[in-house]
Amino acid sequence: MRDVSRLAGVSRMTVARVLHRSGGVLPTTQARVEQAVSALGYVPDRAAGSLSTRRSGFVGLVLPTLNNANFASLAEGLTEALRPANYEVLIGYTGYSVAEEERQIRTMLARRPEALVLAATGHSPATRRLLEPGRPPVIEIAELPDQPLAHAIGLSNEAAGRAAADTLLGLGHRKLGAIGPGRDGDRIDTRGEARLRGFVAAVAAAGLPTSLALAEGGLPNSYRHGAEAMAALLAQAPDVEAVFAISDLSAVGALSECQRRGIAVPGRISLLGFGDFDIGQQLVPPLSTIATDFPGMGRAAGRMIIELVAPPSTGAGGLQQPALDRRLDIGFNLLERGTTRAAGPAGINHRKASHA
Amino acid sequence: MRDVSRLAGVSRMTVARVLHRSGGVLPTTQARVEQAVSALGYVPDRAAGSLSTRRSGFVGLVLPTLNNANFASLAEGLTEALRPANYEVLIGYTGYSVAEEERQIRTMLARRPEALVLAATGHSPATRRLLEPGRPPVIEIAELPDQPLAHAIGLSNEAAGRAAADTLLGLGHRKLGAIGPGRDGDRIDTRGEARLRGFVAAVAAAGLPTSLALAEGGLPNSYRHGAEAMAALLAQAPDVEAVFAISDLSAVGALSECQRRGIAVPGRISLLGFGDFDIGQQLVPPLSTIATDFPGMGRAAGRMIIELVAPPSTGAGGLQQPALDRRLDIGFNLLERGTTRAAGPAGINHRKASHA
DNA sequence: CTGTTAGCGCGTTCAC
DNA sequence: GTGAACGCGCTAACAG
Repeated sequence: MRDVSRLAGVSRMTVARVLHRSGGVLPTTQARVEQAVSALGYVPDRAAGSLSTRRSGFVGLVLPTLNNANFASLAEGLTEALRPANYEVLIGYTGYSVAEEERQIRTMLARRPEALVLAATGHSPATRRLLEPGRPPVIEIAELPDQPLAHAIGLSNEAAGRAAADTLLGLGHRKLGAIGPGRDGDRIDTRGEARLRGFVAAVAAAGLPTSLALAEGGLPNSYRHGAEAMAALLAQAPDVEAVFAISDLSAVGALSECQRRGIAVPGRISLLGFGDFDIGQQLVPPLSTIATDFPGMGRAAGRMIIELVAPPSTGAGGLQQPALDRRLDIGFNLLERGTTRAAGPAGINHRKASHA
Repeated sequence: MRDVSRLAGVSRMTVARVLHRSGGVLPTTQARVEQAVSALGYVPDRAAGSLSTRRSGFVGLVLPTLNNANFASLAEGLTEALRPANYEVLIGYTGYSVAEEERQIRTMLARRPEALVLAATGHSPATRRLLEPGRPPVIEIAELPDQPLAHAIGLSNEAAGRAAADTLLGLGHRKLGAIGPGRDGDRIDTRGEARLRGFVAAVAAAGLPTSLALAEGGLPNSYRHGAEAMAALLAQAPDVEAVFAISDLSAVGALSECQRRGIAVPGRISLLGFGDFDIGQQLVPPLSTIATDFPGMGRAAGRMIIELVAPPSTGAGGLQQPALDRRLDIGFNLLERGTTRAAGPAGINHRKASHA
């Protein structure tokens, strides 16, 4: 910048004014400065700027994994909503590990994010301490925890699990199985577990056995994991009638396993997933699933952040509102497509339930 | 930090020494400081540190899209390789847009990355200027461009396209189609286009018509796009014998479309994709594809960066080596799985070609 | 409309 | 073994 100001024959302050379009600069001066900037290929140092402004200009997003279309959509929604306010989004991922989440949050905090959006699950005590008031605002997303850190945008995963069970029961199925998330060291998918919990609760409430609710395999959820779980399920109960998979990923794997074994879906087994992944829509038959608006959650989080923190461009605020604990329920839609069917002789059933 | 030093009754200098484990501090003093740090929940300000050290401690990774398992693997490989050297990875994505890539690179440059890894495609002239020498080292990844910016790690996508054609021809197919990447405004998938180009060249070299090499649909590549392209292909040539899709994503969509129409794959049509996505392995039949080691490319990039730039922990280097233009060919494997079969009466053919 | 001064939070050199 | 002083590149507040 010093070079630029010298080349343009003005002070560094004037250069700054041109760069920020704060006006009050003579057109001729401005032109000289702009020329110098492009001649030198000068790009202002954001780190130094932040240090001075005390506004880092970015929002941290902590994801469990990159390899999941739902989280990708979430990230895109957030980025999109934050762009007009001139915020950048920094993405970190944890592989569902609680320790890794703590590490990620700590390194993000070191760069002083204006806000933190947490899609990772299962916060450690140290993490909770790290995020106490006085710190940047925190939004937990894709769930509505019992003990939220602050703000939350998402859905009740337990309710989604219950809805899955109720739908399968409503179809007349009585022998219900589930493919849960499993655990792997300190890796934990609390949302998947909540869905499984809701499912089990609803099945139990109907007076039916819940021993077929599997929770094994590794994390992150994967196609292969779903295929393996389906195989285990069939070994345990060859006459299982309906299966809920807590992720479309495992549902797709389960569907493939059935196809490999010549088991008709939905003829002999009804299959229901969660997440409404693109792949599920394309499959033959198309996967029945529970859909949530992930891009919408991201956008909502972006809007909330803009509300909580004045955008960096104005330079005005930065003050955090008195912590008005807000939670936003996005709800979900249960989509009965091609992999679910009423029990008994050739039942056909098309329904669509909406929960918000 | 000021607060910490006061609480511990020492100078800020001593606090810094404890934080960096540079030694030369009395155990008792050290304990006092550590206690103060955790009592206050103090996290050092990295931005200020970077300003002073002139080492930002992060590497920028620019991806075309988040919603693609190959790029997710790439990111994981890079992160993994860079972790021991204490680098963080900042991820940006462009949606395949050339203008957006320029914007992303500019904002990254503003934070002074130690290196840049570019998986996005189709650099604008302004981008090339931005990345001229004197700037951080740049690694282009997942391709080996004719006019590389500097270093490159990847494969020849043209060679992959040629291999696809050769394989399909070798199977005895004569009526070959392809599903390319399409363009959408300034969005461009140069790698997909290179694969298509290689394919077309090989088909032409065999003296066969290339009119069935489609390049339409939007970006990013998607299942739906593949299904639509397959429909278009069948409308144009109902008797097409073999199809190469430049992405497994579109290949899976094409396979679904065939299944919906009752067209046997590989019975009537051979189908070959690219990318070796998890989903392709799980499908019935499993998708024939071209595999590349994406995590490996990420790790190789990480190692190259560590070689080019001394890690921030040592604080020693930061100097860029004399630009030894390096290109690393990772090669690819053509995997004939369940969706390709020799033409004619019940031909069976299992081959596995390796190119590096 | 433009320049000067001070300081953001930290690391580093040198004294003590 | 510990502390004081300066500077990293930039911007906020004020002066001219």
